[in-house]
Order: sequence, then C-alpha cells, then structure tokens
Amino acid sequence: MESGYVTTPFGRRPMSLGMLASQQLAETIEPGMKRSKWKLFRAICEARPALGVTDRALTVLDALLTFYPDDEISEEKGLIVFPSNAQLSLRARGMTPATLRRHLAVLVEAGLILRKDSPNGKRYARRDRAGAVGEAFGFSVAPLLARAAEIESLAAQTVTDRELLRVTRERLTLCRRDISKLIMTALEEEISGDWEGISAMFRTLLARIPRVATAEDLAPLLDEMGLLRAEIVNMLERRIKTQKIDANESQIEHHKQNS
DNA sequence: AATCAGTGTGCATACAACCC
DNA sequence: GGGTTGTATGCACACTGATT
Repeated sequence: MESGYVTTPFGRRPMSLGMLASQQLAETIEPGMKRSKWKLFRAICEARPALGVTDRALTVLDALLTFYPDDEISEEKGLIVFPSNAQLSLRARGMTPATLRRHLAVLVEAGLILRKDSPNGKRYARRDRAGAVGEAFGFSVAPLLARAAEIESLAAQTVTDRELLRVTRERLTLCRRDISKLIMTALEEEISGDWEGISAMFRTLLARIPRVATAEDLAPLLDEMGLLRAEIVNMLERRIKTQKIDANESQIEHHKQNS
C-alpha cells in the first residue's frame, strides 16, 4: 500500500499524518491504564479549542461514549464501540447522518478516535459462544486512553488561561472606570489641562480592545491603560497642589491685608 | 437484482464575522 | 448599513461489499 492512503472496502480514503500518529500512539497505552469516561470527556470539553474540534463534534463523541459499556475505559474492557449510524444519530440528539459522518471524520482527524473497519465496512462485534465480545469493528477510543494525561494537562492549562483572562479583564475594567471618573472630575472641577487630548487618547485605547481577546492581547493594553491613569493622577495632583498653594498664598495675602 | 449499512461529496441555504 | 466571505448544516446522490 502506498503511503498516504488507507484502503477501505469503499475505495481509498486519504490518511493524514495525524491519523497515523494517533494510530501509533494508540499502541502505547500503559498497562493498567484506565479513566472514567465522563471525567475524561469533561476534560476534553475544557481542552476543546486546543484539540481542534467543535462542540458539535463533542456531541458525537458524547454519543459514542454512551455506547461504551462501562464507566471506566480500559483495555481489558475492550476499546471498540460499534453503534450503527442510526443509533448514533439518535443519541446525538437526532444529528443528520451526513453531519454525523463529518464530525466522526473530524474526531478521527483530531486523533481522538480511530476507525477500525470491518471487512465489509459495517460496525459489529463477533461474539464467542459465551456471548462475550470477541473481535469488534467500529470506532476505537484507544487514543483517548493513550492521550488521557495530555488531555488532562491541556484542560488544566485552559482553566488557568481562562482565569488569567478573567483577572486581566477585571483589572482592565477597573482601570478604565478609574480613568473615566478622573477625567469627569477634572472637567467638572474645571482643572486646567489638555483633557480633550487625554480623552481622545483614552478613546483610541478603548477602541483597541478586541471584542474577543486572550490574556496576551489584553496585557499590553492594560499596561498602557495603567500608564495613562498614572499620568492623569499625576496631572491632577500637580494641579491640586498648585491650587492649594495659590489658595494658601491668597490666604496669606488675605491675612496680610487683615492684619 | 435488490437491499442494507457503510463511505464520501456537491450543492443550496443559513448564519456569523468581517470589511468598506 | 450593506456586501462579502467563511463555516456549518442538511439533502441528495453515487458508490461499495455482503447478504438475501
């Protein structure tokens, strides 16, 4: 077989490097490895952006996992699920077959599941006389087990990233609120200074805040915003000081006149 | 030969994001 | 505000090997 393609009963289906990699990875499951499928699924949901799949694809993965007989995924219990498209569609909230296939392909491409095709391409399991599942054909969840640690660490990273973003947003909001209050005060108190210019700078800074942003996007903006605030505070303090001095001087004058 | 359970893909549509 | 573009979806279709 030439590389790059996998021969199926239905002709040649392109095989990506990622698929090859996840196939190899799936061979390397540590003995005794097991995971609660729903805990792992939640980690996958957290790590979703990093894994490069959509929420709809996860709906399909969710449906797929419902066909795994046990809560604990482990090699001993078998790693192949073999639902028909009809059953899968049913448990994927009635997802249309074509869409189902596309998302299955996405999951394979993302290295979360593997196809294990039967000779005729249908999904089924051979059972022995005792009724136990022998060889099964369908989708293998082996990559999930092989990548469990990686997935969990991606999920943890996502959580910390999100927290950092939240904190950064919070600081940014506080800072911009400070600035607009300070500017308002300056204008109301008619403190001298180029407040129009400051306002304009503030507005352009605000306009640079992306609607959707990462913490990395926001950090430099927060820095600039902080500098602007410091500058404004500085200006105000200087004016207030000189005004106080003026006031004192006029008081002294007043004093002199009175005395 | 018809049917079944799979596979993929082209086309139309809907909707969101982006740009001017 | 309106046009463009990209993505997801659903439908229809073509194809396959096994089975009846």
